Amino acid sequence: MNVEKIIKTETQIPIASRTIIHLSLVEGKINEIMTTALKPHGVSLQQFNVLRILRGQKGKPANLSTLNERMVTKMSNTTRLVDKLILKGYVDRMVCPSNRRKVEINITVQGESALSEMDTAMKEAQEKLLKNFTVEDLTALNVLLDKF
Amino acid sequence: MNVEKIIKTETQIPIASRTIIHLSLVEGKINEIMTTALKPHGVSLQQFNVLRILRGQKGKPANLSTLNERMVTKMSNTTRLVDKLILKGYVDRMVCPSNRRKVEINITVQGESALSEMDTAMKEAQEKLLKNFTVEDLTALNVLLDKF
DNA sequence: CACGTACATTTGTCTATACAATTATTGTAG
DNA sequence: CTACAATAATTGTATAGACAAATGTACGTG
Repeated sequence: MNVEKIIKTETQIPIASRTIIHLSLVEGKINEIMTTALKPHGVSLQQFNVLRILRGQKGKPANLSTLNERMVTKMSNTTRLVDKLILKGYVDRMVCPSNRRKVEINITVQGESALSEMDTAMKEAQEKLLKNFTVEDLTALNVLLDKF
Repeated sequence: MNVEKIIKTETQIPIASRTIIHLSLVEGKINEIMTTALKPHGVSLQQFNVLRILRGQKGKPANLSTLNERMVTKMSNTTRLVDKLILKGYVDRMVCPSNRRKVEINITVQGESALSEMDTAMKEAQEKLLKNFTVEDLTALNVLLDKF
């Protein structure tokens, strides 16, 4: 990825700013590739993340707070996101019988099967993104990212 | 930054997926800190970026295509963003006399002065973000990010 | 058991982003 | 000179995200 085009906007950008800009660009690229991979499946990246979390629950229903905690990017708006997944038939939502303030959200059979198709597309996207990286690169990158 | 809480959602996440998630988390943190730093100044991160690009023009007006090219995160919507900066009195916009399809956008004196205050806030935010990094770390991180 | 407080979710509003359609202007081929 | 394509910006629509306010439910104290 070429960061020079942006860097030239102002003269003498120090390495700190340069790194921040670089990270934004990379994140943008990741986002774009992932979103494109999911497009044929008609779900957004966030919807995909919710489905993955629900699958990870292995049948145990999740409530909204759980989803919010586990979601990679914070979502004030999980209600509306779940609404859309319900419309697609991928999840269902019921009021929690033991505590009627809560809701119980489950992935449906249809959702599981759609999700496994998405997995394939996402795996390909990931391989494309990381094609220039060795395992050592990835390890080093993770160590550096941990400093944030 | 602790990525474990998310990682545990599914068992045995390979390093590739882990890295991607880690990057999203870091970008989210950067975004949050930057946005918070700009909040007292009443501009969004994107509006700040536009102002910086305009300052980088050193008096030469920019048209929308230029702004779009230079913007770190792609914006389909630069028109509306500029609208908001005009409302704040930070930029002005005129139809380009030599080619009436184009517009010329300039930063105002008021915009320049507001921008220099924002610079201070952003510099502090950046130092906070990168407090655990040495220059060598940043160089290494940039090299790795270039592989994307 | 009534009251206030805390909890869990939903709703409203504003901004941002992606993408398609539209408008206005310019350039060009016949 | 007219018709058509290309360019530049704007507008419309749908989704997403941040944040505050509102709703409904449960719990603890007197």
